[in-house]
Amino acid sequence: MMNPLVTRLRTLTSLTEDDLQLLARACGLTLGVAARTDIHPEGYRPDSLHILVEGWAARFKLLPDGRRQIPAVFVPGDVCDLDGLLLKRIHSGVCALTACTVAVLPLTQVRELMDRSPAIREAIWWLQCVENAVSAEWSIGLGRRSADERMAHLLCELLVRLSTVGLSSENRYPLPVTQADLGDALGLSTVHVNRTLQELRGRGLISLEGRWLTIHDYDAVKAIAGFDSDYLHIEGPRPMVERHAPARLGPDASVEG
Amino acid sequence: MMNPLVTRLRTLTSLTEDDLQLLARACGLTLGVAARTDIHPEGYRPDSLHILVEGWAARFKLLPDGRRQIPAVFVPGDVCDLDGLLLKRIHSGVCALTACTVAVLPLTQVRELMDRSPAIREAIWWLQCVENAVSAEWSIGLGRRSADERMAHLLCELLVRLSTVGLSSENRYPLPVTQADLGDALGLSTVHVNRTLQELRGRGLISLEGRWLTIHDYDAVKAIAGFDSDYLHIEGPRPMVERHAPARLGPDASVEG
DNA sequence: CGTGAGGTTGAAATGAGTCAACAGCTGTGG
DNA sequence: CCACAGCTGTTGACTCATTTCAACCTCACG
Repeated sequence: MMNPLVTRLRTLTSLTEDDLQLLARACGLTLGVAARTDIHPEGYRPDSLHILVEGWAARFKLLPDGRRQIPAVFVPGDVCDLDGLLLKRIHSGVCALTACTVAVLPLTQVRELMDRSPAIREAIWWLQCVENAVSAEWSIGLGRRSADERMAHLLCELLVRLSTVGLSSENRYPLPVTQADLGDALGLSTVHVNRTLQELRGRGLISLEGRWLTIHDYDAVKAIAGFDSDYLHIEGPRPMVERHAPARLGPDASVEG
Repeated sequence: MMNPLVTRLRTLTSLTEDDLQLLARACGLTLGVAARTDIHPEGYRPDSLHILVEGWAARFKLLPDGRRQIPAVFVPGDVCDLDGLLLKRIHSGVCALTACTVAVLPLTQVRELMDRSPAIREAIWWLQCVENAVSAEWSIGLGRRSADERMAHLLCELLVRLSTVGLSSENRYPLPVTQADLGDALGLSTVHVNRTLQELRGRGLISLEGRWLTIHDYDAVKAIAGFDSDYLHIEGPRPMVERHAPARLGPDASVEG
């Protein structure tokens, strides 16, 4: 059973095996978090990074009257509070949507890792760039897409993201969140989420049984959403640091493209 | 006439004068961009960073049918394409809302700067964290706030951001954008932007003459918006790199907590 | 003096929210 | 083993914020 962040970085970046092992070891210390509890509250002064190993979580913001918005959802392999490295305070909370396992990395340790390996530093930075790009895509959803389009788009995004960490296959994945959670992510009311899902089910495009989602007609759903996975940057970052030449292998026996 | 990015970093970070000068010199080469033209298009393969020195710009995303969303606006002192450092491709465009002057820093030069000074590297990273935080705040606006609240919030945010680069005083600043632009940032139709502004004007809270905005009753506008400037992180980043000890001060004369 | 961009207005249409009730399921404690 | 409580999902009727459409106005600019 591998750490999903390592899985993801192994595929997407050109971190060396050394780097990956360094990371994997750093994630050794994990913590169980009960569903519906905060991984950290709004206004948190970060002292560690939280890497989601199992379960789903979400960044959230609350308005005084109780309205809630979820500007980002996290699935295994995501870091919940990347900003914590540089910001004195994180003004959004992170809450566990399901029971979660998180790896807790004290900031001091993260800094050490980054100092030891510039490649790791940049992988972390890259993760943040990707989060940013996703966030921009969500903006256009919230600002300009209709309810159907938004929902379809989210379902497509989750399919792709879960695939990269091996948690989805055959256009099918667990969707262990409530319709209220979906509403808070999509900027819709719970009732409207319900009706939107029914609409998609009614058209035979998806089905949702026992909190497992199946996308029967991915092309159609993609078309509704106007979904194009490019913004998820599943092709990895641009090369930036010079890597130290790895232990001499056979003539150019590169293991992975 | 100073580079506004330098102004901002001087106030907010503890970059040394050397670092600031390094940066300022790097921004020497500037480029004029006409209003309503792209600083870079959607799907740009970045080769340089664009720092806004004068004028307003915006990140944008287009839907095939012409709907447009502006997930971020840039004012002098902002970097328009921070992600360009790590991403192979930037999927949102940046367009000049007014005539602009931008400093163009080739990526190679930026990397050089960051290698030479880890403090600069982290200042840049920090800027990105802040952009992220702003983006999360915009999400809650788009997803959960009413038109009035959104508008009020944006006007407050701009007041604070412009103040930090010395472009606003007395609750008054130039707002050189069209109502259509505002709509695309707020996820509203142009018509509704118009009515929302009228509402605020009618209540005597703001006025808008010749593209200058005055906020007559900042407290009231803040209250409508539920605005709290914390998310803009105008208190600067957390200390992270060890700075090279500055000229020896008194025993432990730490300047800042 | 014409032209076009940006702003303003009114009326009608509509997508999504709200409210309220109910159904189904799960876990819990008696 | 059952009864109950509470959360999640579902449904219908109604309301309302915001959009759309279309016209018109103003002003800067060539």
